[in-house]
Amino acid sequence: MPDILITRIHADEREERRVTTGTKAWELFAEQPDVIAARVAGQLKDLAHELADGDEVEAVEISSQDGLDILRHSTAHVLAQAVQQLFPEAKLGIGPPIRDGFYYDFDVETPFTPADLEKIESRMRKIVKENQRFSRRVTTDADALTELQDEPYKLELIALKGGGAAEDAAEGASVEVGGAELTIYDNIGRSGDVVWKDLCRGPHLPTTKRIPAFKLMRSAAAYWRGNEKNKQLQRVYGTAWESKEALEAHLHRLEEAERRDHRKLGRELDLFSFPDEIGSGLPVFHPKGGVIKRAMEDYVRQRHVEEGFEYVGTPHISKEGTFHLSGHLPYYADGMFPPMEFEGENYYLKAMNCPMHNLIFRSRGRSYRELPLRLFEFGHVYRYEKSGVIHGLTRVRGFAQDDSHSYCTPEQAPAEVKHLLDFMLGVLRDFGLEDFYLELSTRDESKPEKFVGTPEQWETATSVLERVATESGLQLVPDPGGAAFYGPKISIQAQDAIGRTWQMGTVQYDFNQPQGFDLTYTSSDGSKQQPVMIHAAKFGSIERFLGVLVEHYAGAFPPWLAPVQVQAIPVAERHVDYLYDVAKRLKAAGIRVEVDDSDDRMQKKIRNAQLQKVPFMVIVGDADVEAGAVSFRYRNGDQDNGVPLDDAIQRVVDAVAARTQV
RNA sequence: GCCGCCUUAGCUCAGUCGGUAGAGCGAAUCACUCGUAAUGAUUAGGUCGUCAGUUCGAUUCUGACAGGCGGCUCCA
Repeated sequence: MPDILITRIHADEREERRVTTGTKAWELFAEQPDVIAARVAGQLKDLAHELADGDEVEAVEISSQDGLDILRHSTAHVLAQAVQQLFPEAKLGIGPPIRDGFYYDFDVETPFTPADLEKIESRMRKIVKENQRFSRRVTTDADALTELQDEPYKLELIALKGGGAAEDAAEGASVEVGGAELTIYDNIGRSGDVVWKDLCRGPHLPTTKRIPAFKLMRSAAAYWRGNEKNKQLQRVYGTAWESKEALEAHLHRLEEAERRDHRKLGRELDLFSFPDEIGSGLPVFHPKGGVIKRAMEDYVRQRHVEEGFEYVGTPHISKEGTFHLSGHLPYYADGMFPPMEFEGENYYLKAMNCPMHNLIFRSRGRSYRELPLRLFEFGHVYRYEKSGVIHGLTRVRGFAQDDSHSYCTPEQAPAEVKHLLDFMLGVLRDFGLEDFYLELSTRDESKPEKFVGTPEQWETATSVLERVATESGLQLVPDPGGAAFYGPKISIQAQDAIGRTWQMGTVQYDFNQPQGFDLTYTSSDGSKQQPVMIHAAKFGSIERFLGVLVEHYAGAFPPWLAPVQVQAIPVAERHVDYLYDVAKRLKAAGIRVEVDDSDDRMQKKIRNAQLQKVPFMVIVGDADVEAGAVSFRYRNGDQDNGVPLDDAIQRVVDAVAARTQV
């Protein structure tokens, strides 16, 4: 039998080997059970893939990102098999891996109940135990159409692939039909029979027993191919990991996220609420939440002024003409509350602040010498959000943007965009967020009716944003079709303390509204010119950012943001007067301090302050009074006893001024 | 908006296979004054989300609506 020469790559080791023709990838990694697939010539392949002369064969370990994707995809197949065994009438949608797990969509008469999920999961465990082999088989469109005639959604995918539209078929659909050739994976049971099969690009684990740990999470409806005009399928979500420990760790992370949920902490810390009487998605801030909100606003207002912005104020409603000029009514009416009619006019709640700022710009003649003119306010906007999307403070119907509009010449625009981006990142860093990436949202070429302006205008605007975003050195992710109707945007995605990303501020380039409002300035040669305007919200929305900060800090805010910075706790009743004197001095230094003079025991007062996540507990007993000192207790339980009063006050004041965490 | 689930005291939850409800925490009052995460006792607090229907009788069953939760779609 003739030999072939291949290169085996595992971890960082490369090794040339001469093997016999017909050797399969698994034979190179037979001693490494963690290797579940191979990358051959850059392509992921099953371990059953037959090697060719000259192939470079790289091990794919189950714990690598590719390995996890394969594991999760294979687990999705097991899910689908279990569902079809238990519900033979279920038709298959798609079943791709996703971040931390997988899903599979099914068309079934009645939605799955939690009890169904338990049954499905135990059937899956049975399939895993059966150690079925995943076996790849190349087929043709014609054969597949016959073989899968009972699977209407698969037929649709094959047809779409024929049209070259596999990538457009649906997010995740490429795992089914994305390959160069059409393949079906057979699941082969112990007896050698095909027990189940699915249209699939692969690759897969060698066998079902190689699934170390999985769990079904929930079921929910999802539109077929992500389009709300299509039928809703039942989607089952699951997660799968390279080990039981990794699965446990994942479930633990979910618990941690739940513990940090700003809706829960907002209630527990008495920060805000959503009274039904007011309406869905309309928060009220309680005194303690109000303190945080004010601290955020005061700081960001000060920073705007330092960066050359001028603070303005505008009303919440306007006659409809304003929103015709801005393009909101023709292009954004669905996002606005319906009008209220009086005195023969329609008034709308504003969904954006830009039209108002444009009117300030237009209130008198403007000179090129004034540009860039930067108008800024905390503008309260109201948007009609569909009932199903409201979510705590991160998705509401009424919110304040720290919104600015920079009016500048087209030549000034790139520098202004850069200025705004740097400013924004600086502000977010001041609030303790460190990891960012950018998203560039552009217009959807196929839906010109949703966007104003000419392709050339969009081209110019997009290239300015793209250039500045690229120069920032941050990762830039494209978001085709995500632009506002009036122009493209860069949005900042920030990662919080446990690695979740949130969309924060945006910078948007707008050539449309200056035209709609007929904004002009007089240039140095005396001619009238049209400015461009750059929209920027740094937090995005104050409400959302506050919600994100609650989760980022798990409610344990740094002192400068904490609603109560110092909780003063007497050891016994006789120490209360001394503490009131201490509190008086702290208040004089601008510190938010409360004295707990309730009849609770001291231990209970400490517990309460701990649960309220107050950064400094100042505890005073006989020894402290005698020494003219106080004792600190921190949230982590650390103590610092007998600190002289002046030093103690300075310590608190310094931590607030430096905006550090304690 | 669509699909599923949920809604009992301020909060977290138990309970009633249809006969108008209970705990812990919280609140108020009283006693206790204590050195680093819960002192004890007493009291108050609910038209069981809203409105209809079925029933002798509905918090419980049915429907509609509102609000919430998990997704989808959409977004700051």
